[in-house]
Amino acid sequence: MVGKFVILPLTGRRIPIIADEYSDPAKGSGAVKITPAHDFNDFAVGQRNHLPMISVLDRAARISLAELGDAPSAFVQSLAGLDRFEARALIISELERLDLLEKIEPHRHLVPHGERSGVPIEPFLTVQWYCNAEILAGPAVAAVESGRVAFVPKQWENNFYAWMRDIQPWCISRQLWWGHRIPAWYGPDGAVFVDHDEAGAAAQARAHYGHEAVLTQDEDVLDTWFSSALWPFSTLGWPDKTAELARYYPTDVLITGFDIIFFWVARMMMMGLHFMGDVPFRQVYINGLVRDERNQKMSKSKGNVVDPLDLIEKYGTDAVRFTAAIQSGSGRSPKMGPNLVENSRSFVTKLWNAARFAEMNNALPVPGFLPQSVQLSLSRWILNTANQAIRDAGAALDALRFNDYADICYRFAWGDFCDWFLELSKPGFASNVPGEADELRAVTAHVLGILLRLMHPLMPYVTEKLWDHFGFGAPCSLIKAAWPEPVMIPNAAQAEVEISWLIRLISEIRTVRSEMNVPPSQRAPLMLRDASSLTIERAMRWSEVIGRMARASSVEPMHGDIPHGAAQIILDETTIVLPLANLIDLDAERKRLARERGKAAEEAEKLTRKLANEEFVARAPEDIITENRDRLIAAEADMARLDAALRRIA
RNA sequence: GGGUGCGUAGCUCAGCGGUAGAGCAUUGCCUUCACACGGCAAGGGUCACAGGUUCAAUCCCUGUCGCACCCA
Repeated sequence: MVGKFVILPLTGRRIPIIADEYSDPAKGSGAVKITPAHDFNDFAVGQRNHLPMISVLDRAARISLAELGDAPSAFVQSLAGLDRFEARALIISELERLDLLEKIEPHRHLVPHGERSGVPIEPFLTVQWYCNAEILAGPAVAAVESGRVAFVPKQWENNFYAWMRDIQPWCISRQLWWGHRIPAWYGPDGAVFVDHDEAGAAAQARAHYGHEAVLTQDEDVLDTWFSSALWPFSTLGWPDKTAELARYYPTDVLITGFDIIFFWVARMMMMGLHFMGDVPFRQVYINGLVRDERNQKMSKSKGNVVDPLDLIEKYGTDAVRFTAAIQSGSGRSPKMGPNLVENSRSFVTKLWNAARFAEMNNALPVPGFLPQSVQLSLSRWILNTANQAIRDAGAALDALRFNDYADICYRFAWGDFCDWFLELSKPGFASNVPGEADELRAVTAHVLGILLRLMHPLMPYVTEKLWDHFGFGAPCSLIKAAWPEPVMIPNAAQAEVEISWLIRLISEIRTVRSEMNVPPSQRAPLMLRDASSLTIERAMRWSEVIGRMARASSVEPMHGDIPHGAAQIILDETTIVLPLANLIDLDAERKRLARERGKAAEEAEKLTRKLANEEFVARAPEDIITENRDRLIAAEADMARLDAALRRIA
């Protein structure tokens, strides 16, 4: 049958029978009528088979006879100008009247409907302008391949490549009443003149026709993505060579969602490379789509949509902002919701209270304060810890790891600064030793200043308020303040050893007291057995802090037998003896010590086995072997001390 | 069907060859002179499963299962 014709009823037009893979032989008769001017798939079939593209609708979707050729029948002529729905009804009744209709059956199809109007959308052939995107895409792909533009996380580059390497011509005509009109003008005979403006087009037309001609500009406007793609430089004065353009093109980082990679990121790159000869940005940070607290996609029908304005109203902007940052793990979907934001608010409050405590102790910024000149090991320790936080936070920001950055600030502020430094400082603030309290006050203010600067991007409001209140700088100067820099602290390593020993000591005592159910109100002397002179010296120096934080009534070295009913803690070479007669269950203490000994023995056995393995000793790196040997020595020493402790209470 | 990512403590997630971590939640104690939006401590994990590589695997490789997203 291919090559023959059928006659279309009503219009009487001859239609060629063609064969094409598009039709589905299993569907209906296996034959399908093709309307290339009014269907995307049919359009492709029409192109493959060189079919005429006859449009029967006008722009308002009314019947148009303009392209039907000569002498339509009276019935067809009667349809002219009718609305498509009306015309369809008339066509069906006409087919019935002529007895040409076999049956009507329901059929599910995929005709799109207008988002706002809700009416079926009829494809309609018009002259439209296209960008040869393939040519534009080449340099953009090369820019990513060569690393001039890097995606973070990197796996999105694959997504970019997949789209760019299979890119289709880009239709830039849009049928909207607003936007940039396409700069194309048509002469009376349809000849087209593309120019920067109408005068330029007119000049072209004059040259073409040899006389003035009436020109009509294309009705369509440029695709919004076309205009948007020019954004990185058109906003900076392009095509003029402005100072802003020189300063801000290319920029550093574009932050966006993965669904925008094709729409905007790729197009900004194509246009930037074409018009500016350079990429518009160095890095593209792809953030996840925000979900609710239970990791569910937000949706109106599910009713789990989180409105950030509600959260801000309830918990404050700083809390919402901090939550967003700490949730932004790369490659993951950030969560957002009241419980998470409430936690962040607690942190904001914690910072506020720490500052309040500083103020109560007259810890105010000291002009000309030199961190490298401090004398106390506690000062050196917190300043050195601050240095590390500054370095870590900076590294996290450089790597666009915003959650790490937020986490580093959280731990430094809450853990190091509040839980340890401020607590360890309390006796010092009241010290009579000349200079000690003053130094602690200056250090406290200095570190608070570092914290405010480090966290200003995370919680701008509370940090600025405190910055101004403490007078770290002129009002509203925090946003312009220099990012903190690490400052070399003399003897930092020594301070680190001392303060971490103190922290371990306090923690160990707290653990045992808690395990033995000793109430905090019940203080006990703290006695050091087998302690080195250095340990005794340290313990005495920190006795007030130990008394306060480890609930010790006194701190002293001891020799000889331990008192009845004492708990024993092994810390390095020292056995810490806590006489808690009548307060602890000796049986429980024996069990506890035995459990500790068991852990040490298990560790020692594991290490012995490992070190007995010839392959391990032969092949593992030297430092790993040394580390394992040291751990074995420590485990065995702990075992011996725990054995001694057990004997003492036997 | 093709592709990408993810399965680690009750939850949300770090870690990614060499002693399993955090926050929240839970439990116990504490209204101790910044903070109960707080402090202290504890419990809780054969790091989805099965093979392989390695002296050594939560981490590297292969496969299986489950989940999510993208494209057709």
